[in-house]
Amino acid sequence: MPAPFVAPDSPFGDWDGTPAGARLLQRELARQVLLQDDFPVLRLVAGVDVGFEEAGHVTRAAAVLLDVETLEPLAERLVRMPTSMPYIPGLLSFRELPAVLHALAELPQVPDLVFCDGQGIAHPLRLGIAAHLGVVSGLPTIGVAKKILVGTHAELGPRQGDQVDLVYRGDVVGTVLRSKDRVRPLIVSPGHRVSLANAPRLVMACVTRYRLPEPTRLADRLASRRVGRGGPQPG
DNA sequence: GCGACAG
DNA sequence: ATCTTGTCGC
Repeated sequence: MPAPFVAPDSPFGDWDGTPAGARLLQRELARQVLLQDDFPVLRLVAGVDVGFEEAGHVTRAAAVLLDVETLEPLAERLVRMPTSMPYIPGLLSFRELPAVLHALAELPQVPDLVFCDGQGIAHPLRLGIAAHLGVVSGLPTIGVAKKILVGTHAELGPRQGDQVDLVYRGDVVGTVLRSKDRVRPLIVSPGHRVSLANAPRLVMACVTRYRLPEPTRLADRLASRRVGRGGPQPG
């Protein structure tokens, strides 16, 4: 019997619904983040992402399960639910996590590691969506963002694999990583149960011919309904 | 007080 | 995130 992932009752505890209350909860959950590699095996990786329909009134969350060796998708799930909150910088997880947890719970097996579109600890309160997802689900997570939310960094080299630290308030909170030659870098930060040093390595291990690592890329395509048409063929 | 600001 | 066609460059 495959072990299903069980979504927690609420990723927000007894949140009062206000932005101020959300920040109090973020501080509390941030204390539970583990920045050490803690996954005995690594065979199944998942990618999760969110898109919107109906002018934003409907939230679509996608979860894709892949074999970490072949990077081939083993299962894909999509869930739709009414959007509950607007986008507020710093509070992204409060808008997207409910749908993401449901999509994850639909997967036939529990992943050993989850790639999340957005920041891990590279966040004003060290609790970006990847870190939040990790703490409430208990799963190891990594944040892979396309833009910086907070932090600064030294100039980055132009070649694939080049990387520099992302520093925020004197702390290294992530890595600015060039996943392919001459493309805009990815912002990688640990979410939960993954170390700062290993996060970029795990991301590079999942990169094929595109800028985004496969878990994130496939989830992104599904959530943004860009699947089924276009795209280069293998060869 | 003035910007900056993941998706 | 999303609205949107063709186009420039590797």
